[in-house]
Amino acid sequence: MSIGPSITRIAAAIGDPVRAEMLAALMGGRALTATELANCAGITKQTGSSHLRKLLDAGLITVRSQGRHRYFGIANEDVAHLLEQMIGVADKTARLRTGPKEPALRKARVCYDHLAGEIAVDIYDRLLRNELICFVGESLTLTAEGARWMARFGIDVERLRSQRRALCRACLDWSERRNHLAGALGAAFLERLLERGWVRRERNSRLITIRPAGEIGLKRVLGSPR
Amino acid sequence: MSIGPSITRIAAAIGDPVRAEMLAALMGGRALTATELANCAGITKQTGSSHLRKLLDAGLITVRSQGRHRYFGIANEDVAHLLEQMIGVADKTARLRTGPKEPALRKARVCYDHLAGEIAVDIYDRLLRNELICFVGESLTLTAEGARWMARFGIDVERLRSQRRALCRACLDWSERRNHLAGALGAAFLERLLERGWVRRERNSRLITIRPAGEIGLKRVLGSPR
DNA sequence: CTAACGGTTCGAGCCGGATCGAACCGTCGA
DNA sequence: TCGACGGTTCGATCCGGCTCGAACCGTTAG
Repeated sequence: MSIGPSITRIAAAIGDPVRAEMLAALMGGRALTATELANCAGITKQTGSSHLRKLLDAGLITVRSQGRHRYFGIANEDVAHLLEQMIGVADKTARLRTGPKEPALRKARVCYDHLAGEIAVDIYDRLLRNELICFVGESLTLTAEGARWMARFGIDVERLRSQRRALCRACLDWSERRNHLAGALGAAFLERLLERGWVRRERNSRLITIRPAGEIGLKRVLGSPR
Repeated sequence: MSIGPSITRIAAAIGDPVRAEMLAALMGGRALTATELANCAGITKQTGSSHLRKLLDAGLITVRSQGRHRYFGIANEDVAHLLEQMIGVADKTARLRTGPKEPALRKARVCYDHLAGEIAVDIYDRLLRNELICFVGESLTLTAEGARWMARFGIDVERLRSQRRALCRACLDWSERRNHLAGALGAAFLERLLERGWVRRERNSRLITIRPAGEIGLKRVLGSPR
């Protein structure tokens, strides 16, 4: 009758150092192969394979077989969000003893498939202030003006709407404790920033760096932050 | 450099059947003693004591000593929210193999210190529709009319405002996948519902049942749902 | 003061699961 | 066709941590 066992399944799956490391690597948004994941966790591929099976059983990741490779990735947005929340709680309770670390990650990072961190919160604020997105009741929606804006920015909004996935979602940022943009639009927005060369993702990491062109460009299309 | 270890700390602390059961019991919102928690997890108090220390070390729970008793409770709203999210993910991945369980919990339950479930989402919608709460930018706020309404309902809003805790917060309901009211106001609202005898909490459970007076009363003060 | 009770600490036992070597399967390239 | 490579399975080993009995400390009640 109790809900204890159900959360044990999930938490125990995450709560192993090796598996946590694998999930952290996958939070970078890139699909990785079994060997890559084993390497970045510092174990042999046999052991890695067993861990990956556990993560699959728990429903936390998915696989896509491609030739002789198997690409693993975070299962869905809910799992990604759960992991972000967990980092938030961990960070908050650890701060007391260790002190803040990784300020660069606070500035900008990938959260599964969209942008997170200080920059992401700033962008979200400006989208809201310019009435390109707004709350209708409790759900975040793209305004008509917002749709035109996104089209000018190079995003095919109609294609996104046809996906089963929600177009806009507000996602609580653990480092900023404020919302940023998620959902299909959030993912497309990040993709476009990368294509334009406004931001760059670091190799094998969740870290995102903003390039000068991005600083200038964002200011031009969205106005100054604050 | 990686964030793996930090989430391991948290997830491993939750990912033990006994500790998960304890946390689930504490999600009922009541502070419980070490022996009570040991009993509801089905272990001896020595073992329980060790588990409780681990949960304390992880920062997931807090203690308050009172005479020869020690009362344990969920550390804060973030932890409660994390656990709810985890239930949501667990539920979603398990549904495929087990099927939905506990429909009563979906109807109404306690989420740490405020109301959750179908009823809570309904109430939230009606508060929003009547413009008693609204989004200002991204943060949920109580309107002037809402403050008067709450006062009539028997809630001392000024006292709540003076707390360090946020007055209104939107909390994503795992069973409904829509928002409900959290924060100091959410807690006070539930308290008032209990005082009025509109709802009742089941002993040793997160379950909340709506009494006839509550059905009628809520309809009178907030209008019909939908 | 003493007994009862709530809670923690210590120590020993035990079990689950993480780990890796070795063998095996399937795909790709030559 | 054969060898190289990515990945999984099996089996043996080993270690961490969960568990409880026993002893101990502090508080409360009589």
